[in-house]
Amino acid sequence: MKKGNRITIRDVSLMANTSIATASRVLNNTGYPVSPDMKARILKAAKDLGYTPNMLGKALKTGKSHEIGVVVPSLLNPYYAEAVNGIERECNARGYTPVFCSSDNNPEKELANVEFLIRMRMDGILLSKIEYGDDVIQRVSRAGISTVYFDQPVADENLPCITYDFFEAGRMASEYLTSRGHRRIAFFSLPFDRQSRRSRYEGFMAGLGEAEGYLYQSPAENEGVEVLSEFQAGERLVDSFLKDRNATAVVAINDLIAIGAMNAFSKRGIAVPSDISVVGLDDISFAAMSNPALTTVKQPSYEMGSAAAKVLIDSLEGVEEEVGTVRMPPSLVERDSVCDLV
Amino acid sequence: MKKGNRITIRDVSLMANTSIATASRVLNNTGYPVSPDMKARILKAAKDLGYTPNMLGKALKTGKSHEIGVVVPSLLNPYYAEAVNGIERECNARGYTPVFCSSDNNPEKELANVEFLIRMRMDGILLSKIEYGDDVIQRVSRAGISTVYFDQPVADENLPCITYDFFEAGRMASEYLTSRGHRRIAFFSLPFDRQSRRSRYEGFMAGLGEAEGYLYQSPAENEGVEVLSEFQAGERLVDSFLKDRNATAVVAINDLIAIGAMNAFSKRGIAVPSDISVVGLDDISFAAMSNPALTTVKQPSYEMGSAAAKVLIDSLEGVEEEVGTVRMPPSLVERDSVCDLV
DNA sequence: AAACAAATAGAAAACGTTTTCTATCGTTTA
DNA sequence: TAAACGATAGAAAACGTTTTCTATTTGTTT
Repeated sequence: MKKGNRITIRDVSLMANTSIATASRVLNNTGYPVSPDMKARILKAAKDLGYTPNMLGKALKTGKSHEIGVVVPSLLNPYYAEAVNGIERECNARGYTPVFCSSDNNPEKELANVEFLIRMRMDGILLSKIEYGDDVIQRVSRAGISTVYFDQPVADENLPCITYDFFEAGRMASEYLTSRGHRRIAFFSLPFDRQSRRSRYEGFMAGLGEAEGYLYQSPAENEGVEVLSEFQAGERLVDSFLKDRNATAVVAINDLIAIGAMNAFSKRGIAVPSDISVVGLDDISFAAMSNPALTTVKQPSYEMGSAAAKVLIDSLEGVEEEVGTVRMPPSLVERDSVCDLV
Repeated sequence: MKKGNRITIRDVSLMANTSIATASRVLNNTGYPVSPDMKARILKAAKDLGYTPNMLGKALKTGKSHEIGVVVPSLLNPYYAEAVNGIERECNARGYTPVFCSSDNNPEKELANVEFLIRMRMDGILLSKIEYGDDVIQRVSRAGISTVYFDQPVADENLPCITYDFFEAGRMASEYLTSRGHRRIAFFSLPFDRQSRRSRYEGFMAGLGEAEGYLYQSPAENEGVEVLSEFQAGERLVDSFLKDRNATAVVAINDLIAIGAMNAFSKRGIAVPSDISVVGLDDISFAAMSNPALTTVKQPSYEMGSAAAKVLIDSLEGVEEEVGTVRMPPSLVERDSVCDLV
């Protein structure tokens, strides 16, 4: 009830009739020798008083906060939500606490988030960069704070970065469709302002073989409820697509767009997959829940998140392994949104 | 590059050739009078050195960390993701940083999270309790830390709590269906281990009027990827439902279940809404993205989150208003998953 | 029996801040 | 012209920890 009159280690030492030093030693059970009697007294006092150590004091003294700052473009987007989940799991397992910030797909906010995390003296930072620019990278490097990048690749391949083989993912999508007999395939995209998107498109083109590829690209995203706006982008892309309609299948740059497109097709009386096939990219959990269930190229963001956290914590604990950029391989998940072209 | 040799306010004062005290005063621009010349020198020194204040020292001294701990059952569930988004927005706008923890629908983990947040000396806690028990409540009250509950109601109506009128939401759903001519309505539920679920069901029953209600309840949830498991619960409920099939419409206890059910119906050749109508509860953003788009009772969790954060911060800043439990009203969102029964 | 090592304990310095005292000025005020 | 005041500045005491020194014992080895 009463606020602020917290119990400190001093109170514990007083009650146990000993010094602060000894109390600290017992409470942190460092190996330092202390008589069993004294030990018992201190433990009892701590329990009786309901002592809770003040992590601020501890962190200030030791220089380790055991907190890890995490910046993602959005907490609403299931793709990042799953990555965040992986990060949280790994951090908790290793005794660290993640502090999540979302940059709202906004480079300035991203930088502000990073500044904040530095001020808070996070032990390390997990950063899902939006753009290819180097300002944020320079900032963290100047601050000398351990940082692991994830999701988007960074220019310097020596920086620790857990990302995907986006090119290969795009390639798998179009190759899969050609292997099912499709010869004219559309690509539904957002603007190419991210490396991942460019790579996916390049991969898509590479996987076409002798098939024809058509690019449909939505204009710059409006800020706002991101998930919905991507979904709606998928719907709008369907409209431009239907003007010419010179493809039998579409690959969408992510699952949200794919699901939006499927719904728009269905609303306009075009059946998926019998009239048109759709392949997504990502395999967010909602891909399995769409109607029809979405065939997609899996890039498991949960695993990416936990891998990034693992690399960072390893480096914090001195297990330094000089990872550099690692690209996780994609895999194809067949569901019900593609049909064979005979 | 080099680690750990951080610039402190002491370095700034040394370079500006003044005392720490004065440096602190101008850096925090408190009103304290200081000569313009000196001020300029200090500011310049800070900039030249790239000084970044250590929030740990500051927090330790002032007793305010400006951090708010947040506990939710899951960060993956869009319902909570949206609430978290509202919390983050409000906190940022007011100069606070939220620290998110997920309890994984596990009471022990929930308590552990709370213990952790207390140790970290959060200024306040935002808590979305899972169960009706009082242990966590006692813990925070003993620690004397300002806490605002949200989502699930708490027993003591005097505690600040931002929740919904779950009963009314359930009532609106069934009343809406009866108003469209439905006379036999099923309720697809998860176990009644949360107040919100019980209330929704009670409201559902109350809104039936002279219509008939049928309860289908899924067994205890398995832990795991929560979102998927709820979706699958929706699918399984469809199977038990189809054994008797004595209703023309179903109300689902949440949108995830509703979407799972719609997909399962559709897979089994039963068309929504022409063969069966479905109404959800929550209005998560995916409700607008289902196929067909889900008619549902909106309980905007984004607003709930930001309201809870607002109440907490107000109380931290001494604007205390003695809120107690506030129940936000639901509203009906008509989309395409219900059809009139003539 | 002397010497040394280990066990046990506390005092005090440090971590990076903020803030309360003092202290020194010029300038007013009476 | 003395007293009082506002402006300006710094020393030093906190905040709650951990950890390095010392300082005692006690036990063990020669």
